Amino acid sequence: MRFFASEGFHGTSVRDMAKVLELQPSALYSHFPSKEHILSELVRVGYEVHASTLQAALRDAGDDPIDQICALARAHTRLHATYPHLAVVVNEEIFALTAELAAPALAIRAQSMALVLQILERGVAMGRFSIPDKVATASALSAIGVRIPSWYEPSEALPLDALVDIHVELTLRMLRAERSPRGGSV
Amino acid sequence: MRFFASEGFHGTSVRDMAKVLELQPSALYSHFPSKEHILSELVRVGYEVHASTLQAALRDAGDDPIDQICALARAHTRLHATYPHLAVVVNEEIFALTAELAAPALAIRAQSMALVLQILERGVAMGRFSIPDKVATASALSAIGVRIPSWYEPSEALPLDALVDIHVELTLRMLRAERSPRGGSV
DNA sequence: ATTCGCAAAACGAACGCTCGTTTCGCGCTG
DNA sequence: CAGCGCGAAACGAGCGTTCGTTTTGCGAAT
Repeated sequence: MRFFASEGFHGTSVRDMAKVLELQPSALYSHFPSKEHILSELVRVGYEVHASTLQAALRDAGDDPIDQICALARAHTRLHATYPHLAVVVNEEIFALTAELAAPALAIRAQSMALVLQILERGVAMGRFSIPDKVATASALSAIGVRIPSWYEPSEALPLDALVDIHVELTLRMLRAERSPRGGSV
Repeated sequence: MRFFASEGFHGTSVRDMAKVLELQPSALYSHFPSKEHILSELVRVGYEVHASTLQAALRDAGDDPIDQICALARAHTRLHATYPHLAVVVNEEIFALTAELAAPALAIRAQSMALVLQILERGVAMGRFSIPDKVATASALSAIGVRIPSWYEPSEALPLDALVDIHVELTLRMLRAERSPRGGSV
């Protein structure tokens, strides 16, 4: 995962991976049928974790679309900031896979996207959100999370919890959603 | 550029590039000292175009921080949507370069980032913006542009000009900036 | 107007090396 | 003793690059 994230799939050799595992290259083929299957497993697991994390967050969020989108933004941000290497592999290196091996991961991804769109639609229908375009807005929400590994690392100046709060705030602003009455401002 | 964008630097061979140029692989070495120099030139030119486009937009924007950030968002979005292949190469494949060859591009990138941060700071100081964190907000503004190539392509349903307007709107919302009096809403 | 000279550009072949993968035999474990 | 995981070695293919040579295009000189 670390190699694929930093050097890319094609920039990583089977010998590189074997070396850090203190194995011979051939030993890897007892566990995976090919180098590409190693990547496809990583990508699939990454998307599964992402999807189940989002679903778990939604389950605890109640029925209010604002609470729901807050929960999603919180989970999305925390995940990308906590596992930046996996996030990079999942989001960038998936394109190195053949269509066949990428399909399971893409299916999960499409499912998660649909989840977000549903919440946006419901929030708009209920008059809680006001957005210029559903797909473009959902893509923007996704983007600010996906790009986290490219600039963020936890520090005293900006700890993880602070980043999460910031992204939740930015998300609500993009939706023109007002926090629940008990909530404060940043 | 198209090869580097779709297959990645390490996924593209010199023979691949030579073939689409209808040349022998060796002929490329009359123009570039190495494969890596081809990428570094692409990345450098990409960042130069990006930086000069932002600066040109700023030059025509006047002194109002709101107009300035609108101009930047407009230019940033339009550029990434118009040249998605170059955008991908610049933003993703730069990591395939050695530090030495990446340095010129990274310097330009840092300069553009500083430009955005200055405008954010001035807008905050003038009370026109209200943001939770300068760096995180600037990164978010950048992110929604950078991720455009991963989902957008022009269509009748969402033409380029509409995408630009949407991103400008989302940008203003993230900054809690109110459009100038003559401006309308989306 | 034609020829010459030269530098840039392209060719075709080859170099040394690394790639992903396979084979095979050994030794440990259940 | 059956089976699996691993090491050692090797496979063919493809990699980026270099080499010596040939072709090309164009300004200067006849």
